[in-house]
Amino acid sequence: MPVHNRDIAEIFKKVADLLDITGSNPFRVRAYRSAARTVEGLGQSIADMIEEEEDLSELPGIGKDLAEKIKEIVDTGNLSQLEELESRTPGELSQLMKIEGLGPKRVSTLYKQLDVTSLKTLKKAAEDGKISRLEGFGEKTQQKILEGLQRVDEGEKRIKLVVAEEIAANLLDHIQEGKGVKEVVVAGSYRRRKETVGDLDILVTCKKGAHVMDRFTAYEDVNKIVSKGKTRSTVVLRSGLHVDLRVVPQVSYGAALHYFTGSKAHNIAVRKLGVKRKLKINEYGVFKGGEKARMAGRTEEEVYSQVALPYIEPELREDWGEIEAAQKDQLPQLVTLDDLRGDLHAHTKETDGHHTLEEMARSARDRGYSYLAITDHSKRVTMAHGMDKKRLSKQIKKIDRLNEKLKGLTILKGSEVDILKDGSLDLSDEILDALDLTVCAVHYDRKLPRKEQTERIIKAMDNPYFNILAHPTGRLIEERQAYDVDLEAVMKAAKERGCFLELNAHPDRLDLTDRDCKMAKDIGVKVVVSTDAHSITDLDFMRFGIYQARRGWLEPDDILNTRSLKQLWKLLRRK
DNA sequence: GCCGTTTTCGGCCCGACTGTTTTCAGTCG
Repeated sequence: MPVHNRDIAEIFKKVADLLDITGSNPFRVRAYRSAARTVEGLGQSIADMIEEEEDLSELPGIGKDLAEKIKEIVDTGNLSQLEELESRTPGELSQLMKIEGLGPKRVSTLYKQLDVTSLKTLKKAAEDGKISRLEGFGEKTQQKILEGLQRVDEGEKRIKLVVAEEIAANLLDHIQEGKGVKEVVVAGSYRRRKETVGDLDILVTCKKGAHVMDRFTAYEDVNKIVSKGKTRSTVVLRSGLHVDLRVVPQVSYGAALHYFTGSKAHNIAVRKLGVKRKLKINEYGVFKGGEKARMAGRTEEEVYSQVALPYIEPELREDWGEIEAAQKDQLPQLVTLDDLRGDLHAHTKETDGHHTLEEMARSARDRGYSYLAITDHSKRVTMAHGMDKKRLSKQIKKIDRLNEKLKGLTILKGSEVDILKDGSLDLSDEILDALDLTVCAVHYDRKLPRKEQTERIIKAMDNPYFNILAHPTGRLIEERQAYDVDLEAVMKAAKERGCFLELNAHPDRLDLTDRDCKMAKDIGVKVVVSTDAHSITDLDFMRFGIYQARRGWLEPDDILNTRSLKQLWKLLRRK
């Protein structure tokens, strides 16, 4: 069984939890957590790195000791240290840390005093009223634990960015109307444009925070007030979404925005740079030594410049190497929506879309594109009324006619061709030859074992008419897992053959992930950002694709559909 | 356990809020 980076990270996180609960040196605990993050965010397989005899202790936060432990995990599938820890402390205690309000100290107390070892025994102890009688605990804490257990039961879901945007817009309007309010902005993972957000972090600048807090907690959609202070409050909306509000004075706006945007790991890295320069960086500004005078803080640029860094775009702030890149002046010039010349994946009424060829084309032209590929489904996808050779030939002629009269936009003749189980394509070479491009995708037999799934896709790419691998992992965010496939192998195969990978911009898909995008960049395979639009309004999904691409460090040159039509044609011709 | 224009030891990001306290530990972001 190959050991994935995620497996290694999970083991390190568990070790960290158990060490934490047993009261180990907190910095040692932190070292394991930080190593877990490094491993998770690597973008290349650790197992492969070991095979290629790369020095793991070169990685940030990983020294000689942890490098050895990673090797042990890759070799044996587990870590003797963890087994040893679990023989002394129940491994499930690590689960208890996930309950809101329970940290290592309280979990340890619950274990020692009440013999709580699992979520089940925790629930029993709370229901029996035993927890409230413990020293340092009380009625409220016990109640909070029961509520926390409930949430774990329900399976805490993150919400998609597109949904968060709608919720945020209304709430922002409400806060903006408050007296004396200046800036109102959503920070956190929302501003970093993560595909899903766990909560909303709103930053407000205002002289008197108390007014804002009253207005915030009185918002009609608030279900529960978790905490309320002068500068910070937390509520839960009826949708279950947690919202944090932070109020700071205008002079601290940049520092607070930086602090509140995160990620936490990025902030820590920046603050560490501050420490080296004897600077204290917090949400109110940048301060020298023990002095009270603020050196910077009005803008984010000011904060960065105090630690000799250029401005870093929010999408990059994950501590995935952006600090090092910034220090070397090698930050990527991230792609923007304006860089795109067209959309290369769209459907019409002919299969499962809602608009006609002409409606889609005109709508794409209105968005300033110079080309749009129509890629309706192929016959195997019967649910979507997929097209056979005959119907596709008809559509091709229709597109030719429309192209003659349409000004300013070229419709490209395409097809979303199903990749069959054996790796062959769902349409004959004869008809594929009449197209400008193909967008090929797996729709069925998603459960194939990893090796077979990978071989199936790579075999499909051997067909010279294969251009773009659409939604490469088939996942639906928070709904359906990706199928098991060796994406690294697929990307390398695509590069060798002159194929491309789609970044599907639909907010339910965003397939590739941010990390996948970064891997594509590292491997050198070009990415196509496409909407998979089934209607004219769907064409607006492009911005979600761009957010994701930016999170994956992609620059205009890394993306196929930033090319002019002429260049595009050249790149699509494999033979 | 990591790391080093503080370099092989002694540091390790910083502040707000809650609950259970009577001055603060624990947790969170």
